[in-house]
Parts: sequence; C-alpha cells; structure tokens
Amino acid sequence: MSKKPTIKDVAAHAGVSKSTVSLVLQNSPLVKTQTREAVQASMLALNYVRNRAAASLRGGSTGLVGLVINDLRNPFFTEFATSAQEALAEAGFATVIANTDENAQTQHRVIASMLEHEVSALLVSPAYGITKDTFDAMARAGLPVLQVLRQVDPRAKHFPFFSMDYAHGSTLVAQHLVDEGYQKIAFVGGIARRQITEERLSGYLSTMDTAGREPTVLFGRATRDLGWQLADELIDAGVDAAMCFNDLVALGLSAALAQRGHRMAVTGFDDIEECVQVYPQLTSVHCDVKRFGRRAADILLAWHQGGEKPRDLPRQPVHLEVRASSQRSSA
Amino acid sequence: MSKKPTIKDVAAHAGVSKSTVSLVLQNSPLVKTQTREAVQASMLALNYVRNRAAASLRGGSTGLVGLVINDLRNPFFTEFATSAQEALAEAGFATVIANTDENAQTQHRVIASMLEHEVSALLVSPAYGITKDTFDAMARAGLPVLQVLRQVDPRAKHFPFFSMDYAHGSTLVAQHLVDEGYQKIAFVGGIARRQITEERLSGYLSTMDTAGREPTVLFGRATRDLGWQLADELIDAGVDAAMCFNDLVALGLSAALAQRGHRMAVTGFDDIEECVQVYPQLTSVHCDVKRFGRRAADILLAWHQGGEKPRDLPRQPVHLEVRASSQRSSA
DNA sequence: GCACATTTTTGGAACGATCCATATTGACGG
DNA sequence: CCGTCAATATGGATCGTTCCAAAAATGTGC
Repeated sequence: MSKKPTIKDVAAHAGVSKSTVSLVLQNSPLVKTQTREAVQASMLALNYVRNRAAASLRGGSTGLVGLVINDLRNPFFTEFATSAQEALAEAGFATVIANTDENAQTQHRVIASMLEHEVSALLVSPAYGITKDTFDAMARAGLPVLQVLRQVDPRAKHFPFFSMDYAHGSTLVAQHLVDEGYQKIAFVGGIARRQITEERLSGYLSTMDTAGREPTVLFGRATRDLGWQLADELIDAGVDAAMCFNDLVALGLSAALAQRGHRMAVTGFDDIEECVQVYPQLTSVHCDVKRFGRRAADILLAWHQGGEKPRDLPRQPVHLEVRASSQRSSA
Repeated sequence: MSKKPTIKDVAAHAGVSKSTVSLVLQNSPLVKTQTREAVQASMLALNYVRNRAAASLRGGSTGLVGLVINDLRNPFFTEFATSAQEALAEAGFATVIANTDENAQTQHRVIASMLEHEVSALLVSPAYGITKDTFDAMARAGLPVLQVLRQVDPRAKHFPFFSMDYAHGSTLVAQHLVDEGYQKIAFVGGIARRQITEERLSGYLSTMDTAGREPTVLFGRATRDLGWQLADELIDAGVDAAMCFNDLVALGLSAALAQRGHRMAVTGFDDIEECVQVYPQLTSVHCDVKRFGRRAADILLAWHQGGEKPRDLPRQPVHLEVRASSQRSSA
C-alpha cells in the first residue's frame, strides 16, 4: 500500500533472489519455466511496475525511440508517424513523437530532450535550418539516427537517408498531364532550392523541356492555404493544369477553383487518404506511407540491434494514381 | 572522447563538488551566480548531457508527460496534441505522444509503457472499450491523470474530466438549421450511446422536439469515409440538411454530394482549419482547440505541481461559425 | 575582533535495476 | 556414490544523479 514494489519485493514474494527476477524481466532463457511463472505470478499479485530508469541506468537500453516530425498537421506525416510507431511497438519499443513545426530551434530543444532521456535511436525528418549544433549533439550521442524524407543539409551526409523515388513520381505526373493534352502546365508549391523540392520539380522540368513547353513555377510553403491563395494567380496566368508539390496544396487549390467555378486540371503528391474522398477525386503520386513508415522503423531497429550502419538505402518506388481531377472532362 | 561525461567530470573541470553541479542542473537558487556560470561553462566545454534516468531514479521527476490520443489522423486531435505539447515544452516537460487508433488493447500497452518510463503526468483521451485494468494501473501509479474530450466509462469518475460545451454547440447548429428553414434535418455520425455522441446529439434532439420535427439519426464511426458512404442514403431519405457529428464526416459527405451534383445543407463540428479551405466552406461549431490544448496542459501541470486534484472543471465555451454550406442558395 | 545569522558548498547514502563471477542444483555415466 | 558437466540461481558491486545533514564561507552588529 505504502510504496511501489521493487524487484526486491517480488523476489521475496516469490521466494527467489532479485537477480532471478531481473532475468525474468529480461526474458532471459536462463530461468526455468516453472520459476519464471512463479515470478510472473508474484509480479501480478504485487502490481509490480518495472522501473525503466533504473534499468537503463545500469545497463540496458531505455526501449525508447525518438520520432521527430516537422509537420504533424500534414496527414502524410501523421500517417508516417502512426505506422512507424506501430512497427516499433511490435518490437517492444515505446515511441516519443515530437513535432517541430518546421522550427529549427524547437527541433534542437526536442532532440536535446530526447538525448537526455536516452532514446535508443532516432528517426528524424529534419526541419529546414537545422544547425550544426544539432547534428553534433546527435553524432556525439552515438546512437542510430536515420534521416527520412528530407536531406536538408550536406553536413548531414554521414547519417543515412531513406526516402522515396520522388523524381520518378514527378516525371509520371508531368508526362500524364502532357499526354492528356494540357497546354500550360504550372508547378505549384515547395520551397525553392531544397532537396525535396528539387526532386519533385525535376521530372516536371525535364518533361516540359522535352515537350518544348515553357515551365511556370510558383514556390511557397506547401499548405492547403497556399493552394487556396494561388488560385487567382493561376487562372489569370492562363494555366490549364497545376501540378502541385503535395496533396494539401492541390486540395486547397481544387477547393478554390470549385468556388470560382473554374475548371483546371490539378494533381497532388503523396496520395493521402483524402484524395479519394473529395470532389473531384485527386490524381496523385501514391507513396505508400504505411509501408514506408514500417520500413524506416525496421531499418532503424536493424541498425540498433546489429550495430551495422546501413549504406545506400534504395528509394521506395512510387506510382501514379490517375483520378478525375486531371482527366479531360467527358463533356 | 571515450565515455560520456558525468557530473563528476563537470565538477572536476569546474573545481566544485558534484553536489554543486547537481544544484546547477536543477536551477537551484542556492548557488552563487558566479559559480553557476563557471559550472555551465564547464558543461558546455565537456559536451555534458544530463542523464535523466539517473536523476529520476534518485528523486526528481522524469519531466515526461504522456499524451494518449485515439485518432492521430483526425486533424482535431493533432491540433490538440500539438498545442498541448507546446505548452508542456514551455514548462520544461517533454511529451510522449502515443496513438491508440481507438484500440483498447493498444491503449493499455501504451499506458503501461508510459508508466514504466515514469511519466510525471498523463493526458488521456480514452479509447472506447478501455478496461478496469487500465484505470487501475493509472490509479495505482498515483500520478495526475486528466481525461480530456471523452469520458468513456463511469468507472473513470474519480479522474477529473475536461471538455468543451458540446451540448450547447449542438443546440446552436440545430437551431440554425431550423431557422434557415430546412425541413428534414438528419444527424449523421458518432457511435450510439457514448457520452460524446449523447452530448452532440442532445441539442439536436431537443431542438427537433421543440420544432415538432421527427429526428433522423444515422450512427457510425466518425470518419471522412462515413460521410462519403452515407450520401446516397441521405439523398434517398429526402434529407435537406445534415448535421454531422464532426467535420470529417461533414467534409466526406460534402464531397460526395458535390460529385452527385446534389445540394444539401451540411454542418460540421470542431471547426478544423480545413473548413474554410473547401468548397462550399463548412459551417461548424468552433471549439478553439489550440486554447483547449494549452489549458489542458496547464491544468495538468498545476495539479502536478500543486498536488491539488482539480474539481469541477468548467466546459470550454464554443460558438457557431456559419458559412456557405448551410445557407440557403442565394439563387 | 567576536558571536551569531545567513548564504554557499559539500561528502556520502540512497534510488532500483543489471551484470558478473561464483554458488548451487540436477542428471548421468562409471 | 563420486566426479563431471550443464542448467539455474545468487550476492554484491555498479550505473549517474539527487537528497540530506552538516561544514565552510560570508556577512552583520556591537
């Protein structure tokens, strides 16, 4: 009643030594099944709760994995976080999810805090503006750090990077729009000169080039609001197809177009679930985030357990989902 | 180079005792400013990282707060999580966010894990089907547990509950729809006989009663997909206004109606950001989640620090945002 | 310059689990 | 019935911090 029970109490209750209890906690094969069961019964009887702090202090890992996300408002990232967490939980790891809102300072604080709490590994989708300090801190901690989705800074080269084949996706969309016969195709959203923008832009630019079209690019932070705001500008420019940086931009634009009663082809990128539950349904590059999240977790855990830093991770393939938003009216 | 530095190393470097270093770490007012600065300089010089596990083992708190969410895919919850996390971070707490996906078993595992990691407090939006075991485990741990947004089970009565004035919001919407002159008003979404559903339904039912209308209620798990699926049924039933359980249902329904070219008033609940970036813009009950998240965090922290369990928390007020989706066509 | 209060600093004993080297048990062949 | 080997079980030292009581340094009034 008074204090929380410790392994000592469990040991006394089960009539064994605390070392044995410790072994049971670690699922060690060294204890006889019979003993193990007795100990487990005692733990249950006493409502024993393992103290991870003590465990990690002496030796083992905390069983915590940090997950640093820069935009929890984007369904793509929540989906990613959710599936990574699932995979980690199955492997017995608890996940600390933190949102940085694309703020380098917040990110530094968050990562520092995770290091203090001795996470066993880190999964980071770095925020823009991440500083050397942050990288140094992670490097010094000497734990597996996997960068996902964005490689923000060349200084980060020594952390492995796992992402999807955005360049190919970009080509697929651009070619599709050309094939459908659109004349003035614009690229909308993304922050200039960042790696992920370059990738998603690359296929567009090369396809425009091949097709002999003049590219039109409007940059901006990829939110629903951006698409919503840029509608007029696109209409005025005579654009008849907008290839958006991601689904959020596309959905915002699509809504704005509907409000104005203007018809224009719109495509997204990521293929979040919402794409099929809007009108018109949104053509997008399907990225299978669920699978991606699980694989990222697996890679990280393999590294954590095997000790071998992964090399040259392959890009996860993507494919195009053509839907009504980009098809010529049947009228 | 070899090992991570400890307070002992810092103490040696700064020429003080480890107790002093410890005091500096805790921002104790007992150390002279001069000493404090010298110690901090040494910490920086050695790249010292505090070991929270050891700290919490001896005495202090872990500085971790657990945040248990049941649907991270719902923007409402991510917004809540984000703002709560912000407030907690400002108070120096790290947040462990976990998603349960409305699964009681997952939730139990997640909470058990948080207790093992000795979170200092818990913010829980309980999943349906939560068991007595889970409540017992939390109660035994003897830490502040604040239930938010849902009170799922009468057994949970001894944990304080903080939510918004959903019943009032429900009345506002229903009355608005009656005032606009809609004839057949249906309520769509929510799982039957759950407290939150009852609350959001209450104003609808009483208003229908007063207005002498027959209520029509379609239950279901409140997702975008539900609205999308139920469109035909509502149209066939001759419904001319759908009061939805939340924004997701409303948005799904709205999209399905657009696709069918059918006009029907639609209202949501929560007022997520997306409501103004869709066509037609969605009438909804504005709940100010940002403020709610911060307040929930504040209440929890006050409890954690003051030791006084909060009593009779007031419902946070809500108001109606009337937009195009529920207004009579100007045509 | 002394007595006394106040401010700072300090060793050493915890905290609860894990690891290691060592002890105990049991099984089996001779 | 003993020796040997494998399978299990055990004390005690240990991890890095905080807390406590008590020591040292500093300040104050006469």
